Amino acid sequence: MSGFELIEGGASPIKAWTRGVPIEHQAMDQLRNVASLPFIHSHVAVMPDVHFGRGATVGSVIPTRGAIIPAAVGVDIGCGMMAVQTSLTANDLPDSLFALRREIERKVPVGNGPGGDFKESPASAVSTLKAGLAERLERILARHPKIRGDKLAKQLGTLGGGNHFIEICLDEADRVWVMLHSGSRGTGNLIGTYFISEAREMLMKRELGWHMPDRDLAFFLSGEPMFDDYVEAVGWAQDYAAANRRVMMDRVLIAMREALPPFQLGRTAVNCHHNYVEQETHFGETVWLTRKGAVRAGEGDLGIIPGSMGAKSFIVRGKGNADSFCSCSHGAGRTMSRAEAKRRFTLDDHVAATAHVECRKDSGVIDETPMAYKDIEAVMAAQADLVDIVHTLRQVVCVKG
DNA sequence: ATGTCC
Repeated sequence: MSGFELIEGGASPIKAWTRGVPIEHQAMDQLRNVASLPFIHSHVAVMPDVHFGRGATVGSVIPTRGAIIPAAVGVDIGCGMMAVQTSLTANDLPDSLFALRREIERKVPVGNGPGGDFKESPASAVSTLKAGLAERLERILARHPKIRGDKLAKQLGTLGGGNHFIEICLDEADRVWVMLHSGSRGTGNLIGTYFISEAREMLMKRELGWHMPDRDLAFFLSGEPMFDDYVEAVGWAQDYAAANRRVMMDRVLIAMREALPPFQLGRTAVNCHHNYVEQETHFGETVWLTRKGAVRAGEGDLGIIPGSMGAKSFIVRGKGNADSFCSCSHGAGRTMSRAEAKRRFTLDDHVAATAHVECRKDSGVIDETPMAYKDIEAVMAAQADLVDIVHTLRQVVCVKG
């Protein structure tokens, strides 16, 4: 059952695609706070994977007129997904996928800390930086020296940690896909952290004629120098994140060419953000649209909705639903905090839930176990009016940081 | 999410 539920009462309404999926009361309070801001354009849209998040609710779409909320975008600026189809099928994969997983881990640094960075940047990263990314960051750093750019080159093409992953998947016709999830790494994090803190300092000096419900919703206003600087920096981090995914995909494909029979890339390749802000036109007005854990689903747009480590993932095509600001969910959505998942589930539970996947099965990934996430089928059913399913993928290898 | 902690 899809379609939105209308929640009224704030300055702006909330339209929530949450039929048949739980919505935490903590997340609801957060959404009401966002909807009370005077610069919301039309309404706030809520995706079925909604859950409480730092700054703003994960799974929300926030249109702002003449203002931008850096904490709504968050620190994982440009985080998103990339997927490519290959000409390989399940029959081309070896019985044991362990060696393939190890080969990918050799080609792509994973995890946080020094081991998660390249010792030496690969050629694809160097040429990507030379094509303009490095120079653009220098211009930003010249005005904002508190942001450090020294991780730039050694992290372009690296995975990171948390819920970031690389997967080898099979679609409904047993065709092999590569899918990965990552963002703008340390540099994007520094940019986000810096501007969030600047917005907070400015908030303390503002004289508002209205009630600010949450200091995490501190904003820049169009016309302020910081507004323009944030737009430039967040745009840079989003481009860096997309480039990070492309360089990483190149590296994964190199690993696959070493471990598997020769193959070609299929027609379908998708690279989409699900944590970002950009200008878009909705209901006749050009506004700033923040998708926090949401994917653009304009008519014909391809997107990626991954399930958890053991669940299905989906390549989707947007229907251009205006009330959702042409958006869809970015995944299944957590049902519990990482801490709660670690309390609730044992390593045996996790091993049983991921029996069909070549992946890490140690206590360090219990917070990412499938049971800590919503049922992806229910999440897809709740957004049937936002996207069509083009491909259904099941993972056979999952690499995590 | 993150050179994750002042």
